[in-house]
Amino acid sequence: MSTDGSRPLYKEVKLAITRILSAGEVGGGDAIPTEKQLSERFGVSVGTIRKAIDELVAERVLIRQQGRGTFLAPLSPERMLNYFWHIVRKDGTREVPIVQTLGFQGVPADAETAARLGIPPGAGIFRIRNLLLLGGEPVIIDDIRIAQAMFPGLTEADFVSRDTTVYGLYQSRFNVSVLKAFDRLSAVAADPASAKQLGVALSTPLLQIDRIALTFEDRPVESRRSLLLTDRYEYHNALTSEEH
Amino acid sequence: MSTDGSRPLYKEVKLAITRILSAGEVGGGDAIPTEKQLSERFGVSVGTIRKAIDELVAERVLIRQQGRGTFLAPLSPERMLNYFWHIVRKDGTREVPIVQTLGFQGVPADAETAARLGIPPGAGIFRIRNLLLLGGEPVIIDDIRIAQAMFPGLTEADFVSRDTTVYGLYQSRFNVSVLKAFDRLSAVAADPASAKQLGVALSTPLLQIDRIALTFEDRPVESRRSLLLTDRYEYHNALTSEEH
DNA sequence: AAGTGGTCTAGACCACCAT
DNA sequence: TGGTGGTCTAGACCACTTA
Repeated sequence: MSTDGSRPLYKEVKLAITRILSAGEVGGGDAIPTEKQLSERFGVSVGTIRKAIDELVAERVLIRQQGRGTFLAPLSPERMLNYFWHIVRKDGTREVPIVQTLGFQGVPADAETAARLGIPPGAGIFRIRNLLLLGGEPVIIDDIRIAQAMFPGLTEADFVSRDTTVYGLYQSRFNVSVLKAFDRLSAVAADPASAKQLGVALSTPLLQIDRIALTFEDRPVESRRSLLLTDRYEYHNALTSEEH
Repeated sequence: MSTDGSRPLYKEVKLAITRILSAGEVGGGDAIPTEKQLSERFGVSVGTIRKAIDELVAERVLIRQQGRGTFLAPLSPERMLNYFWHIVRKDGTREVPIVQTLGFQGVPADAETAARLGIPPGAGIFRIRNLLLLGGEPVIIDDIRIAQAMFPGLTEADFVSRDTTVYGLYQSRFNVSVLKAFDRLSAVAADPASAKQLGVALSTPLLQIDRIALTFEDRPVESRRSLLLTDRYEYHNALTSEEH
């Protein structure tokens, strides 16, 4: 491998490694080739390989373990809680939610969902509705939409019986690694259906969270709308580039 | 400089550089010594200096400019908008708010504010209330509390006549660089005073944002509560470690 | 003991900025 | 032209894991 004059060599190496991961040959938690192997394969120094991997580690795509190797980051429940779960009890404690699946349908995508997921309007999607319990109480309603093409053969049973998080399921069953997400938050009044499911009065203020989850090359994986009851829980956001 | 056996050398160097910046000898936008100078001063290789600076750049404390030097990050309006301003119009466009100062008082700190700011209860604070306009309409109410000890001699005129953001004022007048912030979001119903100031009906759902802003060594700078009207604007959060 | 990533060094050369 | 940071190399040695 050599630079084409425009891009630094380590950026080329980073892209090459990303393509290997993106192709799905490597599953979550699997080791990638060692730095020495990569340096020989690409014909560059180990320092250049390290710089490419440094960036992928900073982006949480890879995990390095001294003495063991470098691995495609597994979407373990622990990692999920650290990186993609921002809902915290007001006393500061964090909990893993209990999920009750309320509905699972295969339907054609409406125009807005199609645009969000980057698929043609009318293409098949799965729509999943969940009620999430925290501290034994219903606190969140989730409405999840994913493309059937990306998750072929997914069934309601997969969702109900999974022993991991939703993103862990995407990775372990379909080799789809969620790497980033974008949340848009606003305050809304509870509609009758939501109020009933959450056990609160009509028009109670709720925190609405619209999320798009992305995998490699910023391909959309999931569009999700959450409604959060913020009497005992709130949404936390750390405005810092490190030490999450 | 040499390692004490427990910490890597570049971490020691990073700490030493941080202390120089934290002492306030270097103002926002000022250059720090060159990599070569630092390498001679600390008696380590340039590579080690670079690794220390790499981390400080990743944390947005420093900014490197090829051919010019390395600088303490200035809290320019542009940077603020990128890193500490998460309120976006629903069509995706970003605006700089117009600020109207509604109140400026020097008062003793209540227990909760004292705890948040890390000062003794009863110590003097400034409390500033602002109304923020976006698209010509009132959209946000801000309630800011800062320690008088950290901002000696601050006056209402400073706030009203400033030609920069609030964080830019902290840095240019008092050498206080805001480096991180933590936001806690919840949905609340508009109380009578807020409803009147924002020009909406009583009990309109509002997005409440409680922020703590921190400087070097995680010292608290500011405690702020914002109330955001989310009919045309929303709060954006990117769950990713890079490319903000 | 062998293999992995982690740290540190020394130096070459390049790209960019100021003057 | 001289000085800055940016890239890339080659190699030594250390810390940790696995067998």
